[in-house]
Amino acid sequence: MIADPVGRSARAGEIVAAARLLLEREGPEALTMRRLGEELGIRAPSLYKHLASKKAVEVALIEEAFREIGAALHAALQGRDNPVDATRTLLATYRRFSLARPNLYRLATAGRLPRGDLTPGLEEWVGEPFHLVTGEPHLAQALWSFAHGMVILEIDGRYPENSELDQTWETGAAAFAGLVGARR
Amino acid sequence: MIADPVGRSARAGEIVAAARLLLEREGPEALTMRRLGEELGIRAPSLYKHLASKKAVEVALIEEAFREIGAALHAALQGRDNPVDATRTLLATYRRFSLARPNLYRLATAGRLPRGDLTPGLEEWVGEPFHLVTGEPHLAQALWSFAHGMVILEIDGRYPENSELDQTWETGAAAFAGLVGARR
DNA sequence: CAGGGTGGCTAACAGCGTTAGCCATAAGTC
DNA sequence: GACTTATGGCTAACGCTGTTAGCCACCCTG
Repeated sequence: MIADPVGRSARAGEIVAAARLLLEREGPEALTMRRLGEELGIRAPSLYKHLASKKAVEVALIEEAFREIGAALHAALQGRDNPVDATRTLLATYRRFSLARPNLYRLATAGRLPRGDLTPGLEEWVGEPFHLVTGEPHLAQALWSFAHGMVILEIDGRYPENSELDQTWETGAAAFAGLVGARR
Repeated sequence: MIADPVGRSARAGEIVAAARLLLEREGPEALTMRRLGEELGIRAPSLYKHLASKKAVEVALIEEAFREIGAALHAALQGRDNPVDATRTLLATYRRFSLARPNLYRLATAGRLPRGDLTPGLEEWVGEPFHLVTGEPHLAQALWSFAHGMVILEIDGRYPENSELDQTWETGAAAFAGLVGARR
């Protein structure tokens, strides 16, 4: 498990919570310091008494996103030892949780990541279920890449409107399940 | 094939070319209107005599990116009728061409796309090779999602440093090649 | 009751995309 | 050849962004 205490004040926690609401409700371009202050009945410069920068707010949100998705993935694998079933469950959970917080997911995964700012080991912990399911690092990485590609393209509205994404997920799952099953 | 004449003036073409250089050389945050003007020995407002907005510049760049990658993918499939070989070739070409222009690729594929602003049919044409190779729309979409996921995560530096991405690509290719081969 | 930290505030700066309005030069027309 | 118009520069400025400086009121502690 990944330790939680992030060492920020209670007020900072409120700010991050408000930021999350704002981000999910109105999208990334609404997440400005002035707008965020407004949401809390405060002026933008006052935010800097609690958080060092806008980037710090974003990093906190990214942490939240990773913790939640990681927890969901780990939980989804509980008691599933058939690797093919586990693969399908893992993909379904990944899709559902990502699409439930699209703006947060995009923030967490798009663009270059400030690696040093994140809790060490957090990313690896999120990726762990893929390794548990596949039992092999390259297959795990390929499976995660597929899942991320599917999610981010769906979030960004990149598929044609008449796409049957359920079946695309199913096809991808089948492709990987073939290898996952073959390994055991 | 996709028609080329975009109906912009010669000067506009120079601006877009300069924008591309600037983007690839110094990254997305360097692509500002003032910086772009500077590059051409001109003030930022003058750019608006040739292009309607910064977004128009970006759309022009996205068009370029799609045309080039699409042409590369189509060319790569010439004379390849073994679907498994074709799949590997397609993935290799996709990877190579995307990583050769990482900032352009990210601009073209990240975030919500101004669909209406792009040449109609362009996106479909870029995706065509995936359909040619797989012979099935869902498999094509899954394969493209895998390729995009791999590329964008590599561009954004999201893989652990010690990752053996060649092998990850190979593993993904094998997963899909299994289905591609089985269909014929 | 004094001192210091906490958490607000206003004013301001630099940089962003963009618009308005001015002007010199080039091109086309009578 | 003169007149007109279109082209493509320019400066100034607006409203937005993240952020800093400096001020001040409150509250907790000694």
